[in-house]
Amino acid sequence: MNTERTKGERTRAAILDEAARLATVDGLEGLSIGELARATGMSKSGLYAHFGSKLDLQLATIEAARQTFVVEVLRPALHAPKGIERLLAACEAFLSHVERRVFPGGCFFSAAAVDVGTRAGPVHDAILAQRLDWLALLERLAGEATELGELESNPDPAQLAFELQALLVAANTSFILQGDERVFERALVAIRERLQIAQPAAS
Amino acid sequence: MNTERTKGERTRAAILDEAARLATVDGLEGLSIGELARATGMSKSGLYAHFGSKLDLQLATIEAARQTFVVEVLRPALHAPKGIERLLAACEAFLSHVERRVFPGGCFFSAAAVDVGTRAGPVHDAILAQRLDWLALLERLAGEATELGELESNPDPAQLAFELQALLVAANTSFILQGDERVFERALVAIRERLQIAQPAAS
DNA sequence: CCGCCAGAAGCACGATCGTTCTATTTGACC
DNA sequence: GGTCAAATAGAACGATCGTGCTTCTGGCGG
Repeated sequence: MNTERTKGERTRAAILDEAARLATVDGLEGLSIGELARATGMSKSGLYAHFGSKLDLQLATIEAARQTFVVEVLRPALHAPKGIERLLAACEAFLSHVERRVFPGGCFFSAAAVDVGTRAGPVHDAILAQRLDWLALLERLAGEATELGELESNPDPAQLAFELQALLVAANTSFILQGDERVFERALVAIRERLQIAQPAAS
Repeated sequence: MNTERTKGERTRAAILDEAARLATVDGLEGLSIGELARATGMSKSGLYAHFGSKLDLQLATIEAARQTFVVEVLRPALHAPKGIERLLAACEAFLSHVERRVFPGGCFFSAAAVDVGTRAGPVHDAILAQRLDWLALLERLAGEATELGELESNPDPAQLAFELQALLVAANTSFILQGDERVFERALVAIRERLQIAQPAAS
């Protein structure tokens, strides 16, 4: 399963995996070294030796979460054919990874965005960068669909990306807060209708 | 300004006001007694005497935030004429209270919903109840607009409320994270178009 | 088979956490 | 204005926080 080289790299990866999961429950700031040590069965100092500081741990955790997001959401979405299908596939893959509880507290970046939203610093910047990347991807997929003539250019891709992202995150929050999986269908209904409206008349 | 009776009630209200503001920055869980004491210029124990426990403080803070929300969002919205105008007014009032930074970290309940989303308990329940109340209000306003013939019944009011709420919270998050106030216009554009589409043909 | 060194543990530090107890100040009422 | 309760402060508690330093250990190269 683990193909890393040294033992240190393997345990480090395992720690970060657990850290990303815990961060969606306790928040990226609320995550503590002691709790993470308990969860991984290590000593505080043994764990801490892998990261020079808590800031370093947080940044590494964000990077680990990003890789998980790539595998669980981006990769599957990019298998769909280019155009409106791929855009829809990205939305479905996002909702799926929330429903499958890839992270126990739902979307890692949505959770992190809230509790680092107000404090400036490297962690804030890293989370913001990931968010912008994701929005840019949605925008790019929408733009591709427009170029293929599958979408009108009326709502510009950036506006469409904003609206889709809003629905995705709303479903995430509702699901985590209430545990009601019907919100996924509710979000998909809204997304499909939104895309249908934006399609050229000939359809 | 303060019309409460005893001095204790006045300081208690002032504490809760500050607590609600701080909670949007540090999170409802991350808010600490020491920090709150420093912010209010009181001693930890003097402050703590007003609340038997941190749980009690959190619940009281939620109630204080609810009252602020009523004054800053609900009250102004209900001044608009019943129907689609009032529904739109509610959305605008929400966005306005975020932009005016009534709470420094944006919508109190959006912030709280995320960091108590995963832990069961009284705090979780209280936040969830407020969220459901707000969604129910949007749904009621949408229903009233439908009854007045200003909206089709095609997207049922609950679905419409979900979509509007998604756009509102997305604007809140974007604004807090990036400080870009153009997201408010972006959200309003989406909301207006969403409502327009749902209007009967004769318009 | 041995020695070495990365990796993990143990322990301790100052600070802060929520909480409780006691002492002191303050404000309201007769 | 004096009295008594209410309001606030001070100090301390055990626990946990992030962070160092020192010690042990076990697996890999010679």
